[in-house]
Amino acid sequence: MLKAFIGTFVNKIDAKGRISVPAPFRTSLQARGLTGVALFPSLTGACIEGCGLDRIEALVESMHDAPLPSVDDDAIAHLIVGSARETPFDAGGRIVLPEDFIAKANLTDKGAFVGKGRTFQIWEPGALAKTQDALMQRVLAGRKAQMSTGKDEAR
Amino acid sequence: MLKAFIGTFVNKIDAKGRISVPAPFRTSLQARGLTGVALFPSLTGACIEGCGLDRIEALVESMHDAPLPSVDDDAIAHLIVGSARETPFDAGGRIVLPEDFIAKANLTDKGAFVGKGRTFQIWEPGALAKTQDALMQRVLAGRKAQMSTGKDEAR
DNA sequence: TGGACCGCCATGGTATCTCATGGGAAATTA
DNA sequence: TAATTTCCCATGAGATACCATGGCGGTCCA
Repeated sequence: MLKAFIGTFVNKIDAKGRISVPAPFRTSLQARGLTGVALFPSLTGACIEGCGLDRIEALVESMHDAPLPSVDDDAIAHLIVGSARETPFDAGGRIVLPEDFIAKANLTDKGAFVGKGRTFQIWEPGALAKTQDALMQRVLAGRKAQMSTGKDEAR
Repeated sequence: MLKAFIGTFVNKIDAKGRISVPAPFRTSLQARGLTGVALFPSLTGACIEGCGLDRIEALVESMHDAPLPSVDDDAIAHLIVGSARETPFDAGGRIVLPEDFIAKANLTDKGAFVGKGRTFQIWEPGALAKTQDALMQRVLAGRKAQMSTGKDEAR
């Protein structure tokens, strides 16, 4: 069964760059036999992407095994596989965030884990709020357009 | 077996933020093998949306599994999956409402569960009454407009 | 038909345990 | 050897699992 990453959890980042992975996320990962997470800088926003190491391996398998890789595959190889880092849990279920990832996500003393189903992200809480507000505006604008046209495309 | 959420039930919210899920709703959920509910802030009104966790997982499955998600999928992931919270039943069939959800829905000491078929909502009883009054006015106005134009778009 | 009994359900309270977090010792590297 | 990193233990607050109670409604029996 695929137990998805659901919910948002804000945890503290200590002086050593450690942060507790939310228990529900950890449970989901450990159920798959994983003892840590895979992290890489997000391609879409100022945050860190996280998932199980198995997902990275699945990504590798999905790439065509050709002597001359496609441009897309090459990009994925560089931007995800190449920049990903494996971070194991400590006894208390924490991971150590790499220094350069912390910098790219503008993290300071708190990190917000956002479940996105198959993956999760780690955000600076304030930046997360801003990003979600913007997405909310976008969704509401779409809804308003529906009302004025009389059409209803809701699922 | 009753599978849809039907009816309105007002229950008490105690000091710990606990509230009893109406027995008919619980029965419906437990019949599907669920041991709790999934909650998330409504995108459209000042209330909490509720459904079975299976519905959220289905949403995750419906999203395209790509290294680089579409903006729409990203919005869904942030505003629903990321904002959702899994809340298990206690022995008495209650759930604990997250503090921030209580705030967003302006809940104080009572919560009104409103069945909406596949999902349900939790409202502050006064706000629910106002919202339903407004909807009633809207329906009546539409009906009146139909009479004057002679058109009938009723389904 | 009236009354007593029984069971379900909402609600209040308490004990237990999990989880997030801090600190330090051991190991590793430069 | 000094600086970092990794591993492990300690702890307290907060969450959750469990137990208890009372009220309402329905049912069964006299």
